[in-house]
Amino acid sequence: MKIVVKEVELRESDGVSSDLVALHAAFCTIFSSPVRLQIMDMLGSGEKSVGALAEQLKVSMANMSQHLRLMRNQGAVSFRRQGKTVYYRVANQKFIEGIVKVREGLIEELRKKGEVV
Amino acid sequence: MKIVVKEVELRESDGVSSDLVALHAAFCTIFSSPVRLQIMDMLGSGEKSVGALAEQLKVSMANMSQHLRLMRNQGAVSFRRQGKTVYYRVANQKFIEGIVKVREGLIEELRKKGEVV
DNA sequence: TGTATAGTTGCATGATTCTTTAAGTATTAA
DNA sequence: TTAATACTTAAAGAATCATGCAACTATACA
Repeated sequence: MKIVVKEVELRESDGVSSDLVALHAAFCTIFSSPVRLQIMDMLGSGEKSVGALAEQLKVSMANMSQHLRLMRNQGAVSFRRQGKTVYYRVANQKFIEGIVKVREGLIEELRKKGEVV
Repeated sequence: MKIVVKEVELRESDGVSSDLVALHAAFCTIFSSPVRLQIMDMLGSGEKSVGALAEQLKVSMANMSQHLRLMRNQGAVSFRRQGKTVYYRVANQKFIEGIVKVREGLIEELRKKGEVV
């Protein structure tokens, strides 16, 4: 059995755990875009349609769809279709908790440096 | 007062909070590299010298230094010099907690999909 | 069947990031 | 002051990522 994520190949036989780091890093590219970070924020409070996300974040539907595909591929979100509308949701609430923790740390550090946040 | 992070310019007057997202996203690029993720892991258990990090993670000293500079610039780590040796530490423990949360979520999801993790 | 709505995908191309190499700085000690 | 250790930095080419545009698919409904 073979899992391919980004250019990293994992084989069960060499213990996937050792490559969890590569998987985790690839996953975190999700968070390195303001749009995707805001998608996670929005989905944190419940599922949203592609159109609603695109409108709120002021990006084209096509662009939103590209971001969502990436997030889907990394397992950050899942979706369901209802009629013409596709609704996305976060795959695991811990992703949101992690994002929030990091943001809290960031705000603490900015305050220490005297920035208004 | 002006804070410049990546190409994003923040001015106190336009309310930094609204741009916290951009800052947060730029910060998260830290986590999108396996080497940097492992640096965070290693520093989670206490400060380490550049040489020790480079040796353990099997990268050149120069490359390690580049990674650390990035992390420094983003405020993820800080450092002190003692003699010839420079020791790095995480700037805020919440960064570690966030990383761990996300990893936990990831492991949960992989298990759900039947992957051995 | 035809049309509209909602979303996805492929492709080009411009921006960003990564890694290596070579040269530079800081500290210590002979 | 010279040499060695520990680290930093600059520059360049390769790899990766982002965005817009055009074309495509899926569903609903007239």
